[in-house]
Amino acid sequence: MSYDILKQHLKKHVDLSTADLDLISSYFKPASLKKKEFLLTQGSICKMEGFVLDGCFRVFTFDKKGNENTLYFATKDWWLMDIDSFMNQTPSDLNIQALEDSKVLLIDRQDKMALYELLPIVEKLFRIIFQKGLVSWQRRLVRNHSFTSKERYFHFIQTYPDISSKLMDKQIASYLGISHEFLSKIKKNKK
Amino acid sequence: MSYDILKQHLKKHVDLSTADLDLISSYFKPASLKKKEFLLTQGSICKMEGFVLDGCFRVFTFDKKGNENTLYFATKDWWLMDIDSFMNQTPSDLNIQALEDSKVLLIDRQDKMALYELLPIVEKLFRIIFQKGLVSWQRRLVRNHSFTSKERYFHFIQTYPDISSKLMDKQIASYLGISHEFLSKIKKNKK
DNA sequence: TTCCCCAGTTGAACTTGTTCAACTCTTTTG
DNA sequence: CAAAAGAGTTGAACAAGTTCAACTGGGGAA
Repeated sequence: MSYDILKQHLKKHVDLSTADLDLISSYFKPASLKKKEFLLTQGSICKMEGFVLDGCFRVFTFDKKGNENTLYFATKDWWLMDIDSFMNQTPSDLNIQALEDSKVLLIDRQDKMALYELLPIVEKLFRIIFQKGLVSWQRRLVRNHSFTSKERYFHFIQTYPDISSKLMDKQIASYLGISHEFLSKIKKNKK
Repeated sequence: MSYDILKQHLKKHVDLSTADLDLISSYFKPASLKKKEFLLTQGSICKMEGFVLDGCFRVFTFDKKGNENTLYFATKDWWLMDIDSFMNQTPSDLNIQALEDSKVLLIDRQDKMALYELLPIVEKLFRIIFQKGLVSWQRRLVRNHSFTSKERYFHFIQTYPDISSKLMDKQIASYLGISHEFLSKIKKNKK
């Protein structure tokens, strides 16, 4: 049953009863996306928060110069959303695109709010999820400042071997914040 | 009364009753730090979460090469902590230092946990605080990738004129992730 | 007050990373 | 299957940013 992946994920953060897990899960609806399909596009409002069951997504933004900037990749067990747009119903800065045929569980804003109201432990759950997320964004910033591009590249492929093997070098480069030509030269000089 | 600053801050995120605000505030103890004094040093365990009432702090880390890397500056209304170290009682990667004589409100881990238990709305409060924090870390990463150093510098001083005016250029450079010599050249060429 | 330390500036040489253009090799797509 | 589009590589010229060293000036401590 596909909801088991979600339930296992939630239990990692907070101790939840079976009844609670069932209730939370019941608010999420399964959906499938084909390769290259978008769950969210820049400028539109983020209506859904997603949890990846299978497949792979890229969360990215186009900057003023038209360059793509990848915030993160999401495979099984990762969340997908533009938090700001989802919570405040403002136009999103982000694009969320499936890199391969994928399965997700979705919850809309009203249901998420209802869930927060209905089950206070969900507040704790997401307090902890966001708290952990914040820590990893801080660490990523420090790495960006203190590592060279080469070090960042090898850190990435060593930390996420399963994700990086699915990706094109172009996509990895936009995650690392370097040009794909330069990534090609990094790979040539030390591999 | 110094607790008013905290109360006003909390009310911005969640609608709290006077009784709740009083109760939450009662868990925080005032403390003063002299210029250059540390609230936390790398390697030690973060025992206190802080809220700045007055003054200015720098949150930074030393990387392997011994370079300082500034995560953020905190003036009035900002939180101070190493979330990871505070929650999991693991050795901290961060240093938190007062840049001038400062006043803070502190809460220790046990009291924070007790507060979460006692008043479920505190979970919502910090869920929202962390959620907003996450959004700003994401935006900072995108700026780091899509802006040049010059653009990042002017964005910083325009966004935080009150903070940046208190800082030495060396500290701003370590926040931007560039050498202080190069910052000096940026300021010369376009001011 | 004096001394010294430290922040900031500047220049020169160097390293890192970008841009553009040409080429190859797969992968889609009609 | 053929054509076209996209992913990766390479080189050369360039731009961005670092490093090191020397110098300047101001502020704090004795």
